[in-house]
Amino acid sequence: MSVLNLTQNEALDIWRRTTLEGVRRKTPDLTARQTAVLLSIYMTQPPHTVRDLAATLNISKPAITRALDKLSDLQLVRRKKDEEDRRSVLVQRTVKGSVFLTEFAELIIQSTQISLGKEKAGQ
Amino acid sequence: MSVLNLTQNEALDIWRRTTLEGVRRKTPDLTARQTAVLLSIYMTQPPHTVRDLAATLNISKPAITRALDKLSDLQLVRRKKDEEDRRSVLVQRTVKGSVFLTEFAELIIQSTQISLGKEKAGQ
DNA sequence: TATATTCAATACGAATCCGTAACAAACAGT
DNA sequence: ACTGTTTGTTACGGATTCGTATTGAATATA
Repeated sequence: MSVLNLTQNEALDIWRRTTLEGVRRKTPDLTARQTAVLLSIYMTQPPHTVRDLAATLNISKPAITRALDKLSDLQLVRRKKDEEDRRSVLVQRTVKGSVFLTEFAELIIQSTQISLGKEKAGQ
Repeated sequence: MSVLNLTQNEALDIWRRTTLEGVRRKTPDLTARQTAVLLSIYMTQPPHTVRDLAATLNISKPAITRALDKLSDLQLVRRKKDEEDRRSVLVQRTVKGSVFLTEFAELIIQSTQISLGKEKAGQ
């Protein structure tokens, strides 16, 4: 905890290293949208419905449905009918998704340490 | 400059906010590969050839060619024949690409400040 | 010169994603 | 019950990307 005055080069280099490592490892190749959906589900307060996600990301509902199809295939999220209103679908987390994001977070952290270390890490 | 001990939640939240803003703004929808190619070109030492980029990203050369097609259409990079060895292509930066990455860097920085601010920014 | 190698691009069919429109199911209000 | 609204999904055609194999041009080597 505690980041201060990240420079543009540092920010881009962190992004570069993280993205690069993800590509190299051939980790599930998620689009920006799918990533945004996944992170929204895990990092913001439930409940998460298709409608809410579409509004949050500012994209169409079918696009969300398709993103959820993909994420469900990968078992990174799970759909569950809302018993209060059976029209709605509640998107829930999974163990696999938690593991995936934990590893991804570590990737970001490592990239950050390397990027900032190179430029004489702020001590 | 100076980041210390980013937590997993902070790392993921920074990534979430940045990705989310990109999706919302409908900024050129680049895949992870295309982003990695773009950042490699701008953030690492030239020269950048198709062959080198393929080796760096650990993907096929045609995949690089296609990524460069897309990035060239967007005018984010430019191809130039290597006069020393006319088989090779040197990928170069453009003004538009520099602007794009500058804005993207600012997006990351803003996301970082918001994410860390929320959890009681490191003083 | 003739052959082989290396480079990037192209061809191809398969897979994925997009947005719009149409759809069935569930709910709300009359 | 009936009508209208809301929710999520499916259908469709079009665009994009993928990996493998092939091509054409340029260079290296015999």
